[in-house]
Amino acid sequence: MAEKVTIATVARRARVSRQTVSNVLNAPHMVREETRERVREAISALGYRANQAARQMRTGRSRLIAVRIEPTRDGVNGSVLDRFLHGLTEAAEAAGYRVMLYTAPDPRAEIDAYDSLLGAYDLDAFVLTGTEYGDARTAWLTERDVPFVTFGRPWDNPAETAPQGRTAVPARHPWVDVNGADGVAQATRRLLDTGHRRIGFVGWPAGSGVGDDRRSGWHDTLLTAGLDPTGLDRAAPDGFAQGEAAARDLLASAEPPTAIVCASDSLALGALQAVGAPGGWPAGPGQRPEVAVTGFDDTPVAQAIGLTSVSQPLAQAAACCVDLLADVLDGSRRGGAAGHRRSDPASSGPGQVLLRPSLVVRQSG
Amino acid sequence: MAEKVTIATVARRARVSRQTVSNVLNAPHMVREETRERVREAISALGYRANQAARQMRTGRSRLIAVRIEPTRDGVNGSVLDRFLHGLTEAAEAAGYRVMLYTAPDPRAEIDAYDSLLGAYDLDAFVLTGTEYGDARTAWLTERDVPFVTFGRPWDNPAETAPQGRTAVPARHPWVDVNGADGVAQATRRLLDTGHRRIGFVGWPAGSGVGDDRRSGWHDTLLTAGLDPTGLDRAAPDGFAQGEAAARDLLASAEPPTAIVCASDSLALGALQAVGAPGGWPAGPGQRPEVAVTGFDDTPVAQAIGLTSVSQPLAQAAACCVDLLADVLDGSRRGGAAGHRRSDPASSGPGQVLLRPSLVVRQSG
DNA sequence: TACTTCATTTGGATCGTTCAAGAGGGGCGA
DNA sequence: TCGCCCCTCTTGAACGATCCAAATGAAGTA
Repeated sequence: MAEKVTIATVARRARVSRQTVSNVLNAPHMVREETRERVREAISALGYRANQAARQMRTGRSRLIAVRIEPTRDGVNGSVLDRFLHGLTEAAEAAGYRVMLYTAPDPRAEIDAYDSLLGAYDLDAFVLTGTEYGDARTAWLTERDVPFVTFGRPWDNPAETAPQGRTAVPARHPWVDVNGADGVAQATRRLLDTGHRRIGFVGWPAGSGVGDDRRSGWHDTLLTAGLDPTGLDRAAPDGFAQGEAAARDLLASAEPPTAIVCASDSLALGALQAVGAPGGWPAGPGQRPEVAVTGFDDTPVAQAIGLTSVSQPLAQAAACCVDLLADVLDGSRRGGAAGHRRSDPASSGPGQVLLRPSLVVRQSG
Repeated sequence: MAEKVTIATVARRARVSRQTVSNVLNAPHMVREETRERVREAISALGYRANQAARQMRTGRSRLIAVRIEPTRDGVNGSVLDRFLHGLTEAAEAAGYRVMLYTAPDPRAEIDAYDSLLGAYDLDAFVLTGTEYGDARTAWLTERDVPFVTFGRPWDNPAETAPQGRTAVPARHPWVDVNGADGVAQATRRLLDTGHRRIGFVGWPAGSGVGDDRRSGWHDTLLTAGLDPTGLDRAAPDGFAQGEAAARDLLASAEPPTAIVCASDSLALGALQAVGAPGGWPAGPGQRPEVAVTGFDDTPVAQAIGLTSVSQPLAQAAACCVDLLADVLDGSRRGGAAGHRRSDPASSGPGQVLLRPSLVVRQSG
C-alpha cells in the first residue's frame, strides 16, 4: 500500500508550502498561474484527495446532506422516494456533496435526530420530504439557522398564499414542489380534448394540502371549460379498495361520468377495477375501457398495466433541491446569498421552485 | 446559542482529564466506577456528543457505511431497495453507524466511486446489493481489504456450492441473501396442499442466479411430491406483457395447469391477466380466479390487488448485513474476529446468512 | 534612495479527539 | 523497607486540513 498522501506530500513535490496547495484547491485565484499548474500536476500525479474529516474539523462544514428515509410507503405509491433519492444523490455528487440517510419513527424523534446529526456529524443541511400541517421540524430548523429545503410546499403557512403575512407567521424557507393541480389539469384537459364531457374525480378527503391541490386542478379545468363539476367528485382515503368503492359510487349516479381522474395510482387502480373493462383487465391495445381512467405518480404499476398517469419530474426536483441548498450553503459561507438565482420558467420566486409534471398517456384513457 | 461542548468541557466539569472522558466513552472498564458515573453525569448534563470528524481524523474510522442507490428499478419490483435501505439505516443507527449513498452508472464507475469515497471520507464499509456474475467490485474490494457485505449470494463462485473449491476461486466474503428456492417451494407446496396437481411456473430465462434458484424451488417441490414438471415451465424476461404471454402459452397447452407460480410480481400480474378472472379483476373476496397465481416480492401492487406472493424479510436482511459488518469492523479493530458468531437456524456458515422468506396468502390463490 | 502598494507565498496555531507514555498511590511478596 | 505490579488517571503529541498574521519580492511613486 502506498504511503498516505496528504497536503504536505503534495506541497513537497510541488515545492511550495501547504497553504499554497490549500489555496489552489479553495481559492485558486490567489495563486499565480504557473504555481497553480505545478500544484495541480503534483495533485494528480500523487492521486491526492483532501481528507474530509480534517477539512470538516477545521471549517465546521461536512459537505454532507441528510435525508430521512421513511418507514414504508403506503400502497402502490412506493418507489417515488426511491427515485427522488437517486436524483438527489446524483445531483449532490455533482455539486460536491454526499447524502446521508436517517430514520425517525415520528416527528419528535426526527428532531432528536437532527440534534444528534448536527452534533456528531456537523451536517450541512437537511432535505425534508413531505411537509405537514404545522410542521414542527421546519420551525426547529429555522430557529437554529440550519439550512434545509423541503420537497413539498409549506401548506400550513398562510403567508405563502397571501404575501402580506402576519408577523407570527414562520419564516419562509426554500422549497421545491411539483404542481399537482397542473398535472391533474393536464389529464383533465386531455380528456376534454378527446371528447369527454362528464369527467369525474376521485381524490383524498379535503384537508390535505397535496390532495386539495390536485382536486383543484380538475375542478378549475372543468369550470374553465364551462362545465359543472357538481356531483362528479368523490373523496376516499388512498387505497385500491377505496378507489374502487368511490368509482363505483360515481358510476352509479344518475348521470355517470365517461372518464375518471384520480389523485393517485392506487385510487386509479381501484377505479379501473370498478370500470370493469370488457374482457378483464384493460391492458392489451384496443382493449380501451369504456370509461377512461387516469392516475397520478406514474408508478411502475401504471407503466405495467397501461394506466395513463401524471409523472412527477423527480430527478429534476431533486436537482433543484440541491441547487437551492448549494445557494444557501455557499451564500452563508462566502457572505451574502447574492449568487445567481434560478430563473426557470417554472420557478416562482427566490428559493422556491414549482415544477410542472407531465402526462404519460397510455391505453387506459 | 450555547458554547460548543467538547471533551474538554466535560472534563472540566467532571474534574478529570480529557483522556479519562475519552476512556469512559471508549473503554469504560479502565475507569473507576465512581469517576465513570461523575463523567457520565457531566456528559448528559452538558449534552455532549463526540465530534465524529475529530474522532475520525485520529482513528481513521468514520462509522460510515456506503450503499449504492440504483438508477431506476425495473417494472413493478421497485420499492424493494427502498425497504432494504430503510432497514439498513435503522440497523446501522442502532449499531452506531450511518448510511451514506452513492451512485454509479456502471461497474467501472462504481469502482472509481469506491476509491473516491475511501480517499475522501474514509468509509468503513460497503454494502453491495445485487451480485453479478464475475463481479469486479467484490474482487477490487477484497484485494484492498475493504470490509463489505453483499445482499445476494456470489453466484459466480463454484466454491460456494462445492466447498472444496479450487485455488483460483476468489476469497469468500460475507453475504446475506434470501432463499428464493424456499420461497417458491412454500408457494408450490401450499398449492399442492389446496389440491392442485398441475402447477406451472413462469420464470426468467435460465442463466440468472436468482432466477434459476427460484425455478429450482418449484421444480424440486413437484418432484418431491411425485409429480412431473415436464412441460409446465415457461421462461420470459421480467415484465407484465411477458408474463401474460408466457401464462397464455401455458394455458393453451394440452394439459393446462390449474395454478401458476411466478418468479416475480410483474410476471404474476401478467399471468393474472392471462388467467382472466371472472368478472374482471380478481380482487373482491370470493372472486377467486379459477387458475391460482402467486408472485414473488410482495410488492405494494400485490398487496393492493390481493395477489398471493412471497415476502422477503428485507428489514431482517438489512439487519444481518449490519451485524456482519459490525463483526468485521470490530474484529479488525480489536484484533481477531473471534466475537460471537451468528447461530441463527437460518444461518449457513460464518459470515454468510441465508434467510427464509414467507408466503403471504391472498385471494389470488 | 526610501517608501508604499500589491500580489503571492509562508510558518505557526488551531479544530476535537485518541494514542503513547508516564505519574502517583496502594497492595503484596521478598 | 524495598521493589514491583496493577489500577487509575494525567500530560503532551499527533491526525490533516484551514485560518491568520506576517514575510517576501517586485513594481510603482515620491
